[in-house]
Amino acid sequence: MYSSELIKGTLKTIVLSLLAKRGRMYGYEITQCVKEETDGKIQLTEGALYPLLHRLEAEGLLETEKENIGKRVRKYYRLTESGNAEASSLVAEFQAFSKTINDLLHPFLLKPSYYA
Amino acid sequence: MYSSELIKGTLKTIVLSLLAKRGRMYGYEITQCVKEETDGKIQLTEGALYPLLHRLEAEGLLETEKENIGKRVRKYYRLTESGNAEASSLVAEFQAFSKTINDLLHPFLLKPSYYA
DNA sequence: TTTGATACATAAGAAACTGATGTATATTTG
DNA sequence: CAAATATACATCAGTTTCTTATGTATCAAA
Repeated sequence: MYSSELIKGTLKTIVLSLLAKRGRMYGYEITQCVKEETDGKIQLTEGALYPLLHRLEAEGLLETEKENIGKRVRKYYRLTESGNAEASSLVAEFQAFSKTINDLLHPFLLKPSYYA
Repeated sequence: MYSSELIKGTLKTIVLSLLAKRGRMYGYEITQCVKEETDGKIQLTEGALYPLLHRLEAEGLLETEKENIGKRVRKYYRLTESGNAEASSLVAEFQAFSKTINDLLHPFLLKPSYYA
């Protein structure tokens, strides 16, 4: 499990890029998907995720549609056009940032072969 | 310039690893060094840095010594033993995290050759 | 039927940063 | 030489965002 500080810094990037990848997801599904795909190393809490989804919707980056599942209502989110642009932008930023940090920490770095 | 959220998430990592690399630095020097080495893409603010240095010292990760430069007092920081361990640990965590995120965002990723 | 999973939401408190302000010395520049 | 800029520390009100807990409700499984 990674520190919450690291996760905080990329929470928006994770959520938006996941939606870009999968098209349409609901909140609970996002938490489960991230947990599974990272082998439990990243676990989003609902208290952090739901308010974020609401903020992103308010900012016009996400759209929602409700769907009835039995007697329950499930809320699906998908990217708007600007949400899609933002997702790409955040992913590119993370990659550049990651490289910058690695350069900065250079003497600490393990050999590139490690990442192969 | 990277988003403050990304920087926040790695601020401690940056500061501790820089001290591990250079042995001994004072606050202002850290801001300038990070700015130069990242071509201005990461600019630490003093309002974020000084309180962090104080916290890290209080946690026993850093030690200080004051030095008189003319009539001014300069405060040098260096890692304690546990600070050194923490630096290594945070760098390793960042690298693993970075890989995890890249895997998660996979369809967005540029080819590994990009990073060579 | 009770436990755990699914699925949403909110809110008090905590943590950390932003941006401003303050103090003071040193250097550079017009 | 006066003013502006750089060096160098520090603090703080306000903001943002997360943590942790709580709340509601349905559904499946034991």
